[in-house]
Amino acid sequence: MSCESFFIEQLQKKGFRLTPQREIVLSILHQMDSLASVEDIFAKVQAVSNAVDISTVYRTLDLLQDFNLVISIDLGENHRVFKLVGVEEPHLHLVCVRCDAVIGVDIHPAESFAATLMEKNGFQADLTRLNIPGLCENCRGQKTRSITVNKLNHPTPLG
Amino acid sequence: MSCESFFIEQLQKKGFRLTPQREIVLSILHQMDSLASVEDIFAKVQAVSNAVDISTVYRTLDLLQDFNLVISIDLGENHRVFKLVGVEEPHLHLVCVRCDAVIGVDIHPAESFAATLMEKNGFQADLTRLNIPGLCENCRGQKTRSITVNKLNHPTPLG
DNA sequence: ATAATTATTGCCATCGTTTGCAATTGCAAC
DNA sequence: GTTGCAATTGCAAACGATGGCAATAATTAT
Repeated sequence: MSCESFFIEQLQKKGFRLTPQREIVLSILHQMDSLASVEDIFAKVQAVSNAVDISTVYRTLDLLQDFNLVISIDLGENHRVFKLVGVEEPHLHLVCVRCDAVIGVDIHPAESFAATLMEKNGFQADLTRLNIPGLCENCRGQKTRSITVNKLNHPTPLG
Repeated sequence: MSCESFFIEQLQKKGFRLTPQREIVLSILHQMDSLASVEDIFAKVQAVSNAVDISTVYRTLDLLQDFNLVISIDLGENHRVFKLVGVEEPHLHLVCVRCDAVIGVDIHPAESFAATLMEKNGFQADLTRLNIPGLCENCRGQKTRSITVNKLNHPTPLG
């Protein structure tokens, strides 16, 4: 199932509406193969229609997050990025605190850890929302902040 | 070693200064045995001296975080809380996405997970900064879907 | 003690994000 | 098509948080 049809399905299910603004935002997210800030997204949305307000972009991103089509990652320092995850299987996100790279990895290695948390603390971890801070391979040996661009080691979402 | 003496030690080491404002913020954090928002902290600080500006509170909280005396946890929905961890040993924080409870747990169960991330991805996870979202024991049996749905229905006042 | 140095503060402007509200518009029923 | 209703939008104002800057004040040297 594509993102678009899933989106429309979810909208109808909740009694919400498909608007041009929402279609534009979703299509822009498709064009961006990696992480994007609101600033980036808004700029591209306005290139399609400069009548679209930034508050609508924020609201649409919230909506897409509620539908689990989009995730957001807080990089700290008031830096938040969004990613269209679409209908692909969920993964963990490793966030490098030095270069802000985000690496999507398989969720399975975390499952035994989650099982331990459940057993010892009765806590049901939501691994799909888990962002793990640390140092990526490139930055591990370095002293200075690298200029690595945010790139995910995953292809664009389905759809 | 107490928080205060550690704080003073760190300040001197870095060539920073001990000011009344910083003493007030630290003492307020001591009074608050659990998590506190900036709003809460600022209110109590002003009760001691209403000349203290909120920007000073923010700056002091940043400083205390740099000294690892304080941690901050993002509860989402623009809700950030601070906690004085002092000189105690570090732990993970389990954050309930439903009731915002924060549970500090031993860091040990996460270490084999961190080792796996290092082995498979070359990623050095920083477990002391790791906040794990999920459902606490109390909230686990209850339905959570009302949270997101209510938020989406905001356009209609009084739901 | 006094002066010099410079970290720190309070004030204010600004930034990114959110929200209230009237106007608009999608959608369904006719 | 037309209508009615409620979700949605753009605008503007509000909000929390941050950064610049001149004034202040904590520390060090004299």
